[in-house]
Amino acid sequence: MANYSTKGKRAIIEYLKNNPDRQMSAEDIFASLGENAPGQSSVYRILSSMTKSGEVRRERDEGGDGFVYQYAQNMGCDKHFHLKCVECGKVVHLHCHVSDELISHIYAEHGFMIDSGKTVLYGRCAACGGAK
Amino acid sequence: MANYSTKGKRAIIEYLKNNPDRQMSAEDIFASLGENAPGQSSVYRILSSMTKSGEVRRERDEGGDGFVYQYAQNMGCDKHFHLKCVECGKVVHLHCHVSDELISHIYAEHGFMIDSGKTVLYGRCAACGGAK
DNA sequence: TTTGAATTTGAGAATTATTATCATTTTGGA
DNA sequence: TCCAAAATGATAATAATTCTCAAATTCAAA
Repeated sequence: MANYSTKGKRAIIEYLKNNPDRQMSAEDIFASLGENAPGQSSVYRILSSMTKSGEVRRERDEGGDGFVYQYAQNMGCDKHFHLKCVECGKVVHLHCHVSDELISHIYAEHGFMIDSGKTVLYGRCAACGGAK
Repeated sequence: MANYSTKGKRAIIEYLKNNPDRQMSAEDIFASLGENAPGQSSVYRILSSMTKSGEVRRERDEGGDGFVYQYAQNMGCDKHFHLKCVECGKVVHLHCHVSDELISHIYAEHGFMIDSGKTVLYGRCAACGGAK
């Protein structure tokens, strides 16, 4: 039940921390860590327990075929939307008053309490030809 | 290459049309059609071709473990957000000027061109205790 | 309405991402 | 160092989806 510090966990956490604007699949992480990667089953197990503890976020990737992960500890990711570029995968943590206004409006006028943490806005970033 | 009209296709389309405010998995559809359902592999094949043609929309279901489908022909679903209740699954086609404002704002200030058709706002509907 | 070529179907095999199992190894406190 | 709890890794199991291909269906033309 405790949470032993192991080479595998440290490698995964460090890798996720170093890539805050990307969401990666378990396979991506396994491949990227190369020599330092724990076995595949450990990667899945570690990511799963970190997701439960809140240290990382896991979500379905629209367009991919599985889950993707990103570091989330103390980043307030449940409180803001994320923008994700469908082209390059770049993720932006959207701190934006206009989003907050939309959430309020939807609550008042459309009868939904939006859960920012479960919502991702997909689109194209400027570098990928989305915005001018 | 043509598109023959068959019992299975007609049954699936009719079922999706009759449930505009739900998104259903292939398994849901197969089970719900009962006697009239084509074989499982045909359900997947039919939904896949309808997705390609644009007659239905398919997306990953946050929280579920697969794809969900909804009827989309001539409904402009690529032009508006959808709200989905994580509790009961209800889907609302969000026609809302405040959303449009957010999209404009994100384009101008955050450098992303949002793709409404790929974006779903998750939350809880009033009936499920989301809004007052 | 019969014919036939193109298309679709259905049963089951194959694939892919993820989870479960369990013997072995590692961890960290006593 | 010793040891019990916990983590690992190899592999099996699961589940959703896709693929394969022979048999059945569709539909237009004769």
